[in-house]
Amino acid sequence: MTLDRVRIAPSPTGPLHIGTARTALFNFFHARHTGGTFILRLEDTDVARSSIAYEKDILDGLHWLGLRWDEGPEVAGEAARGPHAPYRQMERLPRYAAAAERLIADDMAYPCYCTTEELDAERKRLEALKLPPRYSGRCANLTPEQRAAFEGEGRRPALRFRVGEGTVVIDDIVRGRVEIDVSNLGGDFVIVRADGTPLYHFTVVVDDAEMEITHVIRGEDHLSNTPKHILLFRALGHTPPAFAHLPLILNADRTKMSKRKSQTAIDDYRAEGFIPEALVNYLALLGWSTGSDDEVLSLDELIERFQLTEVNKAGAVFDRERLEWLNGQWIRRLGPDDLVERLRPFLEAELAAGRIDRLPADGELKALLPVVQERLPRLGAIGDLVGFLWVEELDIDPALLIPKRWDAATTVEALRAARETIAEVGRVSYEADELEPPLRALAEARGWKAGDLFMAIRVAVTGRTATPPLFDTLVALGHDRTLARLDRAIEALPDE
RNA sequence: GCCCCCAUCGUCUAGAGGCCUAGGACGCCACCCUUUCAAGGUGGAGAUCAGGGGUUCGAAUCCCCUUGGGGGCACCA
Repeated sequence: MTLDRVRIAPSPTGPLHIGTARTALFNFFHARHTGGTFILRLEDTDVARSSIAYEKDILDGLHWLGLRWDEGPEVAGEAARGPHAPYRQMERLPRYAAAAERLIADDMAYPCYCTTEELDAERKRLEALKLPPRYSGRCANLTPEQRAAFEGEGRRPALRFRVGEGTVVIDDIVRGRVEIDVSNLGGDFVIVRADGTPLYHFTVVVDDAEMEITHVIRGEDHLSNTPKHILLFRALGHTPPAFAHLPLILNADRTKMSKRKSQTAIDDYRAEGFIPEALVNYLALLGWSTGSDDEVLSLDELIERFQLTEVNKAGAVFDRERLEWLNGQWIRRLGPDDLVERLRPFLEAELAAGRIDRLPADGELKALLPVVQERLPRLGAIGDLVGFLWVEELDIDPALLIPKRWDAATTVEALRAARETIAEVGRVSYEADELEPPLRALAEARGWKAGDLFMAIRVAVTGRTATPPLFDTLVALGHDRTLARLDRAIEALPDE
């Protein structure tokens, strides 16, 4: 029995897309679960839209998600891996040319001299007649003389594949038996452009055949095109692989997820502080489920449980709320050193943006983790949460300074008293446990609700009404800075 | 327009004829915990299983139709 060979074949015409990442994940799960081979192939034949920058973004993104390919292109000086190199389609041109020659020799493909304008006109005419777009086939049976005449006009031909007649049956692993009549394929389709570059439907088949792909796992948007591929496999003398068409990931309005309506770039999620564990977990459960109630699953657990046959058929709306929840779950599972390291780039971004004035040392950050970790839905929330610790001058909205049930006079009085109490505590030591009792005692002695006093202090030293626990925050801030900020707040309040 | 696919709480889903007066999770609401915010705990609202016909003793589960939604139909991938 031969091992399964699957592939992810992204096109470097945009940044790594959520949908591509999900497809990659399912292929990867299948390969790892079955002990098969996961292959990365770059489909860069749309030269006009492809770029190295996008290619890098895609490769980096897949890598960041934790996907490692067994076979793939050479990257950054590292040699290509696998027996079927190269894995970049523009470097495989001779193979497509050879395959095209074979099809021409067998008369399964023929040159088409129609111009883009002629084709467009034809399509428009059909559309006006409310007929489905379809190639007329007018170059299908040209005589050598007619061809020579077109060549004489200087026309360069594209190459079209003869679709013939009959129906094609797809035995899809997730959708079951799907039958499509060849007459609905839109006529003979172009496989090589007039400029000689091959087109997707052709390259995908040539490569899947040559790379001995056993399972094509891809989005449902390719289902209707699959008959074209099956026809080409046969024409090329290959048995088609098994197909598994995954349900689409949808915008909130249930249309295919798009950049226009959703945040689709994986890198944008990374920049917000979503961690790969969460993204992988979330994406795995979009269109597939374990059948159990377990939902927080690691990459290894997902691989262990993944079954292609359990993939759903219906499209799935991308739900950011649920992703955020999972992200929080995974952030809370991170070890302290790991979390500190992952937080670093986000703090640097805060600094670069001028939202903080200095970077905390690792130890300082680590000491903060017990009160910070469970409050981070995303790593990028760190600045919002405790950025006030690392700014020189706090900008405080004076209106916030006065607790809801208090007036300015009470607040000034309370902050002065609190300042004295805190200063007193600081003379001995300065720990959260030691701050709380005297401040509570102060509140009781003056007849204030402890919560109001704490809120006044909180806003005075952080500028915010929602923070990590107050006493830990005061300790993190340090004795001197706490006092200084209290002084400033007292000054900011109107004098009585 | 033609072809194809799909259809269970707002969302992700469990469910493969009786275990379903439909389960879980996110979100939402309430309560508990509590100095705020989170996290956590408990409870709740939320789905006549798109609708209609069959098949069957029995249907969310099988069949048909209707409706709705989506995808595809490029010298894009």
